[in-house]
Amino acid sequence: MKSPFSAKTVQPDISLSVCGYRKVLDIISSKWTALVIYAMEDGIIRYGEIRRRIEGISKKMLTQTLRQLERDGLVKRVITPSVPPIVEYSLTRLGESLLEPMRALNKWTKEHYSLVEQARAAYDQGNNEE
Amino acid sequence: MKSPFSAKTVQPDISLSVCGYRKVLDIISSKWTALVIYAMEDGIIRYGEIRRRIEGISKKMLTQTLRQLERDGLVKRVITPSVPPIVEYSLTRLGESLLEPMRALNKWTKEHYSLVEQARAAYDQGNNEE
DNA sequence: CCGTATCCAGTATGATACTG
DNA sequence: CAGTATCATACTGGATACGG
Repeated sequence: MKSPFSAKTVQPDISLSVCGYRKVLDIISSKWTALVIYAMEDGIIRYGEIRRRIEGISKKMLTQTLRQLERDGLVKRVITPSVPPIVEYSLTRLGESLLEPMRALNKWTKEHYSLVEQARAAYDQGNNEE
Repeated sequence: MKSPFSAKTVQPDISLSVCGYRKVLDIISSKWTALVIYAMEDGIIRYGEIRRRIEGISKKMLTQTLRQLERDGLVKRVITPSVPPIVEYSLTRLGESLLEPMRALNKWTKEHYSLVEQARAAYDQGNNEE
């Protein structure tokens, strides 16, 4: 038998623009995005509080990530113009809906990540270390 | 009420090394990884065939992505040393197990991505375009 | 407190040409 | 066919300093 794909004419291309995987990843794959969403899982939280919860994030990246999420409609930002100002962030409904599939990924990691680590060790072993 | 986090001492940090989200993303978030996994969804497939299915991927990136996936134990590589050689790729069980949560993401995209696009348009509008 | 602006280094990706 | 090698570049993220 030939390749399963050459049989029925041609399988449609997995083009960048059409593929759903790519679209979600454009949303959540930047270095801090998933962590920031995760930090808002339990409800309203202030800017400084997010920074304290996420080890190692810089102000620049936190702000940038939050703006992106806000633009994507996943996060809501409420400013109380006191002095000093209070800025509170929370997930929108849309943002919350994303938690579900993200939790599925998280679950996969808990259940399978040790196998990935084993595979890596074995692979690096087989390649004579370095 | 104070912030929900300051109440019980301190919520554990969302440190990079511990967080599951980060771990999966380290695996699937590079530009081509998800697409390559997707291309193997239906079974065994040859190198050249993957290239043809994924619009725009270079040989360098395809090879690099496949090696990574192989190292992570998600992909199996079988070489038939004929002339010219035949190299066949397929998902391992571990790789297949990752398809499930990835499909959950894909489903989310199908159902919600239009909202994201709307949110972006509205946001860009509000910010006076550019 | 909550940012913005600037600069700079490291990494990820891409184009092209060559090989067993 | 299935890669590797090399070079060029664009983007990402971090450090630092300043502003409302």
